[in-house]
Amino acid sequence: MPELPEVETVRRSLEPLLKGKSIINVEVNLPKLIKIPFNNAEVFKKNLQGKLIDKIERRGKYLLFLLEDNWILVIHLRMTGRLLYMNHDCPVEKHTHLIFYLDNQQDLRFHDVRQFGLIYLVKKNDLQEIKGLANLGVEPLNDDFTAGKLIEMIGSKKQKVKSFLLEQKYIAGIGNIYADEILFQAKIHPEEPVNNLTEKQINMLLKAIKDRLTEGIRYGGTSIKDYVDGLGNTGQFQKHLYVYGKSGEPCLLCGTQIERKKVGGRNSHYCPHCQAKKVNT
DNA sequence: AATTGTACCTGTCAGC
DNA sequence: TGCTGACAGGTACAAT
Repeated sequence: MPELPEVETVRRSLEPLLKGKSIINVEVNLPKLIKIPFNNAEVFKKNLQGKLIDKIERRGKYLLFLLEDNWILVIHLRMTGRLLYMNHDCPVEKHTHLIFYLDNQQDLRFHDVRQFGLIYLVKKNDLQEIKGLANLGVEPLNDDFTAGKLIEMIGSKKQKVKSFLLEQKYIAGIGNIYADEILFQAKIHPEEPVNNLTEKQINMLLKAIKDRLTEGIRYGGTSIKDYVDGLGNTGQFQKHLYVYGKSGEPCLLCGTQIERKKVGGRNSHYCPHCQAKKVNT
């Protein structure tokens, strides 16, 4: 579910509410979600008790809660994870797997229907133990993500551009929805081999990555099924999608029917006219 | 090294 | 009305 814009929206919604608050206790209903300390709810709880929350950061699709004493709580929402800030008296919904009790009568609750979420509690010096986080590639909205950097990353790789965009070790934070929207804006077919892109196409791709992710954040993320921010509010970017989930509908630019096809195991939505495959030259 | 398949879960929806 | 199977915003790991 949540890709970079959704995770960033959650971060922005939670940070002002959590900054300066302390975690007085933790309820763990599904210990297997805790990857570090592995499946160990007791150690997890003990190390969180009484810790002040200094700051919330985001890296790719990971949220990092910087705590007192160099502890960092790292959460990945995967497909259906939600982090919700609410009054301690609110009824606990089904699929609520962790509850962080705060010192202001409020809770931060981790809710996850599919139980794919990943939770880690590490000291700052041990952050690299979280492999998925340590291996993340460039942060796409940072200024150091340039056309030169993108060309360098592509190198002689000949995988499909859609698959390339989804690899977190190259660019951190793009998922299936934004990958399709990015390729539509860049007018590139999802199956185009990435090393076959012209310099002009790479520049279009770079701009599309930055544009679509920025717009996604501006509209508070894409709420199709499950996604909500830290206050339970839906995003609005689903109203601004051009291709994702629109197979059979006319392209908003040319009227051609949007197609859907599996690319690298993931459904991909694209306009066969606007995103025509290059002819071999 | 690069790529593909499978596993992890529950809920929803289309088709019968 | 069920029932069944396919599918879902992601990634870790195994197999090739």
